[in-house]
Amino acid sequence: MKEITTTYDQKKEPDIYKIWEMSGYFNPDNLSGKPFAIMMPPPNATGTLHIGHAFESSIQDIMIRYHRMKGEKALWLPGTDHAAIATNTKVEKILTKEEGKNRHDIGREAFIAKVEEFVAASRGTIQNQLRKVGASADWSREAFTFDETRNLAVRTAFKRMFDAGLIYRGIRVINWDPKGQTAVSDDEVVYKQELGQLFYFKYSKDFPITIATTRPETKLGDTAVAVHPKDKRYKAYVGQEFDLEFAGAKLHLKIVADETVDPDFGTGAVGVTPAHSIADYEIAQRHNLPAIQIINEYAKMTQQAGSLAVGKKTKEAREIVVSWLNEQSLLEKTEKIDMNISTAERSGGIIEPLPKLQWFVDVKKKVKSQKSKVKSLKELMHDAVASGKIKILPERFEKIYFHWIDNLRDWNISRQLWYGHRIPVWYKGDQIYCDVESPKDSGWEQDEDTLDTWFSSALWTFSTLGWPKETSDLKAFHPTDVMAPGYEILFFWVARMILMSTFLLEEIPFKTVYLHGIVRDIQGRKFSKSLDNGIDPVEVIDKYGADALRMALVVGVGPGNDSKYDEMKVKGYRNFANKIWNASRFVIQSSYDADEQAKLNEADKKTLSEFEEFARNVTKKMEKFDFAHAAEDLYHYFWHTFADKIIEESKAKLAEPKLRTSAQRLLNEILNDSLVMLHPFMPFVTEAVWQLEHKDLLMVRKWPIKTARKNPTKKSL
RNA sequence: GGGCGGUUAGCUCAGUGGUAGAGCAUUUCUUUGACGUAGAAAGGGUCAGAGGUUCGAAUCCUCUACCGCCCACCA
Repeated sequence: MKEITTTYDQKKEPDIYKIWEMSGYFNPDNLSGKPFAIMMPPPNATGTLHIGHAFESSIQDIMIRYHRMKGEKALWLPGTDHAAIATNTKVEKILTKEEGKNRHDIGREAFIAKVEEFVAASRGTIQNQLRKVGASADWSREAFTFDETRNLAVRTAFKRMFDAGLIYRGIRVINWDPKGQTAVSDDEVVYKQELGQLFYFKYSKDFPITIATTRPETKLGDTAVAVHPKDKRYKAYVGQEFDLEFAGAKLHLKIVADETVDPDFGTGAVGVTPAHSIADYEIAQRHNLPAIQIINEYAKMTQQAGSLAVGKKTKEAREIVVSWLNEQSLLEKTEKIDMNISTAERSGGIIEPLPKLQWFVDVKKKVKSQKSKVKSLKELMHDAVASGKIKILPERFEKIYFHWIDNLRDWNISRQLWYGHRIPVWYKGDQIYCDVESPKDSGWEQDEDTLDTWFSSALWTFSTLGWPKETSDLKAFHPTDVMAPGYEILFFWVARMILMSTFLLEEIPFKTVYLHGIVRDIQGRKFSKSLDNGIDPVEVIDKYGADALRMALVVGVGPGNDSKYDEMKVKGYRNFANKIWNASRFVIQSSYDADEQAKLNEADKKTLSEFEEFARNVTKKMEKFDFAHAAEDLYHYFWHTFADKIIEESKAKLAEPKLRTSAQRLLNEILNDSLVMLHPFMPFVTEAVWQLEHKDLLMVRKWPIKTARKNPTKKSL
């Protein structure tokens, strides 16, 4: 009798992974069939993987393994993201901590070298973590958003958009992060609710209108007061202009009427600060008002802010203005108010809107494509989903996507960071030059800014395939089949991939977006450094095995739904892995004299056809992206039908010579196909069992149920 | 201010018109030769609340409450 250990030992997982990797089947070049591609959302190259990444990788690995077993040329392309802001910030923090310096102390070149060193180490960690999870990714194609191929893609994309007039440079009031010393896009601003104070005051004794503000210091830069056109209280004043002295500054204020003013908030009159509020800037443009910059990049008051506040931090300036108002008896009252303060997503710094010269992607301008369609980027993004060419799952996110597009403004793509793709634009005198390569003749200075990291990740579905070169990979695998990121980056990333792909390739980037939710701790809180509630997936895997973790993360979790990480659940699936091992052990040990050609008796035929029915149902769920239920069904069938009933009943049959051969065949058929179907979810234990009796690899065995082919043709716009 | 999701057994969650489900936990029993990381069995829910549609509602409609999320130029 074959010696098989009585418990499954998950310590063998790394050996199994090596066998897979050596086989070459992670690389679709060694597979045949219809291409099927998933691009891995690239984790930030600075970090290590957390439990959420393990979840995301599990979902993708399930799909990839399923399609590989269906006989498709499955490509799962892994990679990492240079994550400009996050990395820049992190490395600068380390630099300050270890050497007491900031990036300017060591210079651009030395700083970049530090970053690259840090990123290289981190990338290695991430790769190994993904291997531990069982990710059957094609490492030979691994990409990095900041490597040479991707760099060329970025410059090419910029150049083409620049030439099409979709990228422009201009002074706009943008979101400035004084802490990170860079501009950030609208989507990188997060609002935090805080209790603030609303100050009601008049600019001067002679000024007829009381206004309300939460930021008195910004009033030093006011150039107008706006009221609603239908507001009877103020109608008489519209058009009047006032010169006055306000807290050490000279103001020239015009009363204007603007639809956007809410007559019911505060006094119904707004002090307009064009240089330090995006909303006010828009009002100012409509009424031809000047903008006076009174706050600088370090959140300190400028010369223009007047004699009292100049050089002070905004907070101090506020106190100065408030006490001046008090002295002058201009402050009428204050009110406590819930307000949203905007902060930078990455650095946490408080956003200070400032007028700045920046690069933008124009999302409204209509351009003619090669296929002669005249559409704006907004329309391209909208139509790709509205036409049904791209399906977003769960469907409710499509509505959210459309709503985001409706409100979309031009995308600020320039960052004042050092780590990132340099903008491929050069200046000489008042000449400007944009190209993929730097100009040949001397005297040109390259633009100092770098690009928003999302600009490069937006190219991910095709930059990974070698674009702008016309590679065979690009031809075979683009548009990709599935993209499986978390719903929190629908706007940051998914929408922008659609933008880039539809414009640059005139093709959708992927057919299906499968959005997953956030894995939270057992109390339902997000994992965060500040709470120190993080869980290292590698520790969990070492304790219970990757299969157990994968199942625990996938079962019971619907698309787009958040879930709670529970170690008890992992333990339960560790037990299941052991169940698979032992049920297999029993079948193997009972099959030493089995005959593959043995005839099934009627009772066993019926059992087998019930299994086939079950297998068809599981397949249906796989096709519908319903992995949670497919996994649960497999678990339930294997344990409570196959192990508890079919195996138990077989014990008596095996002892009966007339029934023995049929029973043996039944057990082997169901076991083998069960292993195949469990494999995408629990690749290690199933392969370990398979290797006991077979020479080939389970990972490339054929899925037992055939499915109708979908998407036979390449989808394009 | 808009929009979305959730509220089902102690816990985590399935279940979209036809007699309430799973896993874990709990209780009892089983030292059976695949597995005690096991097996057999049991207890446990007026499906958030109210109203409506229906022969019939956890499931459809309306409203309410609470929890959570997203969006928005309340200065």
